[in-house]
Amino acid sequence: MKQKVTLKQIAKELDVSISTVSKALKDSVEISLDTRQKVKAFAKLYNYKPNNIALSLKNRKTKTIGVIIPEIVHHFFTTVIGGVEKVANEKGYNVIICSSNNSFDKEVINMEMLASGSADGFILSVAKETQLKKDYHHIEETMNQGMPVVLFDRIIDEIVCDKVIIDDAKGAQTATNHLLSIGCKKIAILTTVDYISVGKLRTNGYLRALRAYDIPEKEEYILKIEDIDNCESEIEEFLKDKDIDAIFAVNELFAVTAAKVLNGYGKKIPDDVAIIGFTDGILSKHFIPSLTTISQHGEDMGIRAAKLLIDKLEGDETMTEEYRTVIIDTNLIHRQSTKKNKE
Amino acid sequence: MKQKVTLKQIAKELDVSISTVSKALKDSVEISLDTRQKVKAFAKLYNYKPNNIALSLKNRKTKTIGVIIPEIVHHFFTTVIGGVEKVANEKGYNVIICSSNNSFDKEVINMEMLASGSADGFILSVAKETQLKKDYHHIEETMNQGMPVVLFDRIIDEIVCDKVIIDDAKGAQTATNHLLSIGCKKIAILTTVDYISVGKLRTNGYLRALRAYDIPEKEEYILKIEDIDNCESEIEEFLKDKDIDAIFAVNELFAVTAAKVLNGYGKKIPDDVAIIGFTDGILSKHFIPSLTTISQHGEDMGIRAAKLLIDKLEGDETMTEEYRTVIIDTNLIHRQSTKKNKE
DNA sequence: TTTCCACACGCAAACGTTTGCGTAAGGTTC
DNA sequence: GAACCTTACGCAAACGTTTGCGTGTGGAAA
Repeated sequence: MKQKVTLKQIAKELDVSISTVSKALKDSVEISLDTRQKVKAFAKLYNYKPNNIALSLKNRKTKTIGVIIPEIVHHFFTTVIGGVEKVANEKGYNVIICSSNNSFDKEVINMEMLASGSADGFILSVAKETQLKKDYHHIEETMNQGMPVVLFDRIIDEIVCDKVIIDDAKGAQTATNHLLSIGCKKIAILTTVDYISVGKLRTNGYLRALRAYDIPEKEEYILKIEDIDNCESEIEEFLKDKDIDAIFAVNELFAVTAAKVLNGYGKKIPDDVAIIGFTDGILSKHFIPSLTTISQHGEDMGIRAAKLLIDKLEGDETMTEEYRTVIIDTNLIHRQSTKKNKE
Repeated sequence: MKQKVTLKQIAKELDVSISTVSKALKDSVEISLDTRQKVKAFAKLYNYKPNNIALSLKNRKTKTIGVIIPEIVHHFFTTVIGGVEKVANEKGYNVIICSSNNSFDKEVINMEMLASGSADGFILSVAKETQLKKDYHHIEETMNQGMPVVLFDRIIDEIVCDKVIIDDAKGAQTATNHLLSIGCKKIAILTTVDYISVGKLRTNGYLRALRAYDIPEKEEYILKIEDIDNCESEIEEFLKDKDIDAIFAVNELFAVTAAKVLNGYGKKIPDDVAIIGFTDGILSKHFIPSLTTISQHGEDMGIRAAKLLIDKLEGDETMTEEYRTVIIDTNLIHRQSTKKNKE
């Protein structure tokens, strides 16, 4: 078992100094051609690779981006990560992914862990618990220590930093408008409780669209779901005997769950009830009927977030104080779940 | 902007030596109680956190597990990661996730990158391209350098190391048996090309089940798909006018695609054709009809893999030469897509 | 007063790099 | 033969830790 070979070992073997080896590998003119070749041949033979840890320590940077997301088993977040990886790899950065599991404590721990030497900056979507607690000290401390942070999707208005979001309200409005435009009048919304920033925004967009069409908002058309993973019974209850002709769901799961419940109640989609979702994930694409939805372009978000972060990481000090908020376009993806026959 | 505070700065501020600070923080009896308290108070005030990089360099270990998977936007792999994270966090390890994107080159690059100081060991599912190329030098080199590797799911028989797999053949056999047991006779299989290890194994299991029932295997019932992401046209072609009463699909996507195609052909599921899938993902759960499937227990795989790796990492030298292969149980999840009326 | 022993602390090496600067050996110039 | 310049290399510091060992100071014992 040959252990990792270091400069020191090469130096000893070749009977030169460590610095000579280091310089030779870098093709420094300080070193004679002869020695350079000898060293390089030897290094290649023993498959020498500089130790990243030592380099990080020396350079005071790790060339690593820390990504913290609320859930790892989640299609949207993984598409974002895909985008981050793309840019990061192009620019020679490594990516460390940690999941907070929607726990505030785990978010703090992960952040502190990565902040103490493992990453140069962060791309972060905050945990549900963090949004509830409104405790952002860990993020602020990280930024105070000079590490840039880019927030995405579930952002925090109070924190001043780069952000990448979609216009959730506008997307929701577009969705609702689409339902209105195909003739729906009694539109229900399945959304999350208000402390989830994106949920609240989407609710607002829904309300805005109704107002623009002069349709009064009805309390009974709005369901705010707390426990996302066990939404079925709530939705079942809510939809029972309800006189509606369309549903706007703020995520995929709510949309397909509603579809299933309606199926059970003998309603046809889209003829009896049209459904529109949010997030263009696997479910929307493959469900029958396929679901019209608002695409969030997760990969683009990741790309933009990574670019913002790397800009800040590599920019000079002057631009450090300039923060940007990038708003990614959403767009409506027409599918079967809103194709009314009367169309 | 207060920069990260180091031992050196604390030492200077308090006018003691670095080692005194270090020892004081560790509550060493060498240091007077008075000094200890002073140092600790100061450290707390300035939120001192030891620099992981420096620690890694000193200890020659990073307390980090490298996970390399073929795709990040993939439900099964993310569940495995979930399991890894669970164990890793419990045992004080960090997790770095990289995706090879099914590219051999990216797998090699990621591995070398992490191997040169960033991780102590690997949990790996190899890229499609790697399986095709049969070039495993990067894995072998990593192991030669003393870094343990645990392979999971898409493993490589030729490499001797810890492994975590499911019994793919047995799972496939169970699936096929189930179809047979509900009275199906003309069972098609949608599988991958043979160089994908798990695909081949599942195909074998299917054949074994048929043989056990004395049903001759028919070439025309077998579809080996190369391009997974564009399987629809192939499946459509394959299923056209085919006289079958059941389909075994080796993954979710094939299963739902087949279901959609059959829908288009006016066939009812499960009455005309029963369908069984592999992997218990989001699609299977939420599709209508919900899909009977073989659960792979991704999270368990992750948990076991992480345990194997950490055992090796923390075990003494003697056990280093002992390799285990853990086989995770699969189980059949009954859902609607195989509920024949005649049952 | 001398000797000895705790006590409380600092020194220095080590982990693996990089790099500015110092310097010995050899050659060139006058 | 002296002065100087190249060439080719080594030294040492630095990044932030940990830790075995050496040591100065003070007090107590003799």
